Amino acid sequence: MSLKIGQLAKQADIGIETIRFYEREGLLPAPPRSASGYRHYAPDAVSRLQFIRRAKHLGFTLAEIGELLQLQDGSGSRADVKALTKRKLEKVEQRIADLRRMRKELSELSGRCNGKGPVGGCPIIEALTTQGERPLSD
Amino acid sequence: MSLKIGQLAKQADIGIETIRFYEREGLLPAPPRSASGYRHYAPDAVSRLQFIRRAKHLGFTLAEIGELLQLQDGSGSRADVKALTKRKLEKVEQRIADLRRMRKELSELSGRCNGKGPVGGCPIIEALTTQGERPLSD
DNA sequence: CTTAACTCCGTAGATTACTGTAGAGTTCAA
DNA sequence: TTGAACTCTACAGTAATCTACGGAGTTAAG
Repeated sequence: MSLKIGQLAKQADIGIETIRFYEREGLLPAPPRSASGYRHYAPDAVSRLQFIRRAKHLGFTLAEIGELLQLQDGSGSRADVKALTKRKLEKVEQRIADLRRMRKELSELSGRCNGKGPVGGCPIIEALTTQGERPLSD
Repeated sequence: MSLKIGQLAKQADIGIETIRFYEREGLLPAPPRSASGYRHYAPDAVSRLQFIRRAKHLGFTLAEIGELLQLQDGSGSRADVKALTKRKLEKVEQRIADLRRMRKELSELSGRCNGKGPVGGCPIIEALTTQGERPLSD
């Protein structure tokens, strides 16, 4: 029992083009082909696509997912997987910190502007125009 | 007193190519040219570039910065500026929420794996492979 | 005057993750 | 057998934000 690409796409709830794209990117092994060139997938290709989806949902990039899959495909240890996960966790935390800084500044600016009157003198615009001679780099 | 593009780039600490790019994108007004076609900037172009930098630092996209600059350039009210800021704040908060979910899941996974042994049976891989028959969409 | 440094333009490439198109061949059910 | 639906490849396009390159003209210092 094998799946043609359209059936796989339906079962994994993902576009056909995306499947071929993942194959080109090395995330999905190239499946055997019929005489006429049609791809024929084993049913477990569905799990692999779901793996990709779940990893994406956790914030992994396709490149990182590729690494995870490679590890899974034999070349890795559990420590490798854990290390990759921790590195991703750190990136996520960094990103959260950045966004928190933005949130703080945005909400301060927002609070400082009463929303009435012309743009001239608007504290938000003022702040962006003149303020913040940055001590550190961007 | 006017600046050539290289001087402006230096003063604003930004690449020459980026300045031309911003001009193409409509973020910087096209400056007057010398007879030979060189751009000549008024000194306040520096502030404008800094405005862009600060707004980027707050998380505004170039498109949004374009809107802010248009408002500043006359067409807007303070309410418009505040509305834009609040919308951005909401987007930032949404993004933080997403990242927090990722962080939670990643740290749970990370904690569940002791980092010893082969990939087979690794709780992280297991979770990605089999778990989480998602009730909601991605 | 020479020459290094600067500037011009238009276009292409990098990144990430797809999405779509054209044109041709294949499969399957009626 | 016909025709709809499916699949193939290769390539172009999208969004966002730059960054680089080639080839030619310009400016400024010595």
